[in-house]
Amino acid sequence: MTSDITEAQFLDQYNAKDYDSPLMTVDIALFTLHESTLQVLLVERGDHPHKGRWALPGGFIDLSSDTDLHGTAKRKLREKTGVDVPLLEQVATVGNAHRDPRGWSVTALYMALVSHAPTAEFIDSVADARWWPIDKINTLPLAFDHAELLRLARERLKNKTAYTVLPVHVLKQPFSLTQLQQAFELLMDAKLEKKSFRRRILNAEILEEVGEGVPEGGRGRPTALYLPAKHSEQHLFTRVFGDATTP
Amino acid sequence: MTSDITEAQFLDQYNAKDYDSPLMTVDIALFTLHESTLQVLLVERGDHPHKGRWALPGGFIDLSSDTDLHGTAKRKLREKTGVDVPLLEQVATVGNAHRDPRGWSVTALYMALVSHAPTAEFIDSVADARWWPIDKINTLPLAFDHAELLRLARERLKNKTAYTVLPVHVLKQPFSLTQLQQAFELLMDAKLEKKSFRRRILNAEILEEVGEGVPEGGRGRPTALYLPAKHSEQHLFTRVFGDATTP
DNA sequence: ACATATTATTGGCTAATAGCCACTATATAG
DNA sequence: CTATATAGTGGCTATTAGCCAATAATATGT
Repeated sequence: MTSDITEAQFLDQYNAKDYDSPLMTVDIALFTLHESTLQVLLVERGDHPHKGRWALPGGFIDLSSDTDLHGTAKRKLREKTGVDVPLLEQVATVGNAHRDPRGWSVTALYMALVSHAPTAEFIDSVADARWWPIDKINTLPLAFDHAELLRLARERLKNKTAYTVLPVHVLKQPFSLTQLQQAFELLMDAKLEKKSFRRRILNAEILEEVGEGVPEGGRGRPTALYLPAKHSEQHLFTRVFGDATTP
Repeated sequence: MTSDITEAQFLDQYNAKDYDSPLMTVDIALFTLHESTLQVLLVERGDHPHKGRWALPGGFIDLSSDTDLHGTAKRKLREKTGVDVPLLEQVATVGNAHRDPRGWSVTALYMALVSHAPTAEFIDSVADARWWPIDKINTLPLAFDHAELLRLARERLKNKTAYTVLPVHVLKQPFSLTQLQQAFELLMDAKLEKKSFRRRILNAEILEEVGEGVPEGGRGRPTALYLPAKHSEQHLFTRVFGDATTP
């Protein structure tokens, strides 16, 4: 009976190890844009289980150093890429008895976006990590249920792009509206109408013009360059592009 | 070194208990509508820690009987309410070192909707569980970080109501458009315009008319009654009501 | 210097849909 | 029969996405 002791006494005699508990991990789908393709960072597993397969970066919580789950995700990402990513968002949490051969396992899936340049050199120097174009993934042997996790992250990415300015995070700053539109199109996997796109973005007043730059391909009219305004992050469009919603 | 053994050998010698792992729980915010107020089901804790405080229903995963996280949430809810809820959706996962005095703890938060009637008798017979109007919660001593969890669930409920037909789940079937609008208004915590509301819902063709019923209050013109069509669940509006978005 | 190709930006129209609010329809209470 | 209450509609304006053609500003080739 615990009913007639104080909370202090209860906590004193409590030992988490007395109870069965699932494995708890964090996985991150880190996306970027490179050479006009959406890419995701994968790591080749060096240990069992699923040794040799490609996996999303992630791993176990360090109970002594991590203060929260978000911090665990940030740490894992920093260990793999050397950068603090600007956007790190929780996508879903998947847990069941069969996803990991070691036993009942739960993973909190995060999604992050980063522009290609800052991480490229670092990642290239790490033998076991590399960017993969998203549409080549289905040919890879992925570890655990990471194909499904990736699908979930991809879907969230697509949906959220339809009503936010998420794609600014995969661009080098500053950027042109043409580049931003291309980013939107790649993240949403849909073609957007030029005028509609520009009208929407400019009317929202979430970008700040910061000068002129050379157009795509080097020739043609010079282009205005923009940076996201401070409040751009929390801007939500009340109407969605195309019909780019996924049930 | 694990590098020169097979996966089978690795799994053979692996024991989850050799590693520190956080507490892993599931919590559910179960909402309903009753007497024109949004209500949430809370349970009075009978054990340490936070004995005597009100908490969201939930608890630990049963590694031997639960097959997945969603199943754990369903089981916990069934144990508390005796019903299988039609809508059970993951909201977020919160994990940190301080939310539970027993140690590093992670909880997967779910949200569920149910019409008041079917659970009322059952819940009333369970001494430690009751419905609380959502706007009276801030006067209660909630356990752990459940005030924050409830805020997260409430926010998701509000946001999702803006572009789905979620509120059909808190109504007794069949229902009138007036009742549906009231449900929308309570879940979104905003006033909606009658004509806009009706036009939107009817044009979407997600309801099926099933007859006539008495109007609200008993007097006045009789009202058409509706049931949600099979595909109503996955209908997404590409435009949002009001400006009912939360940053 | 000029014609041509190339990219950026704008103009102007149509269609869909939310906000507004007054009006009509059909019942109950007395 | 009249007043009142609730349900449902008509008809207008404003906003914004889709469409696509026109204009602007630059680089390159001759």
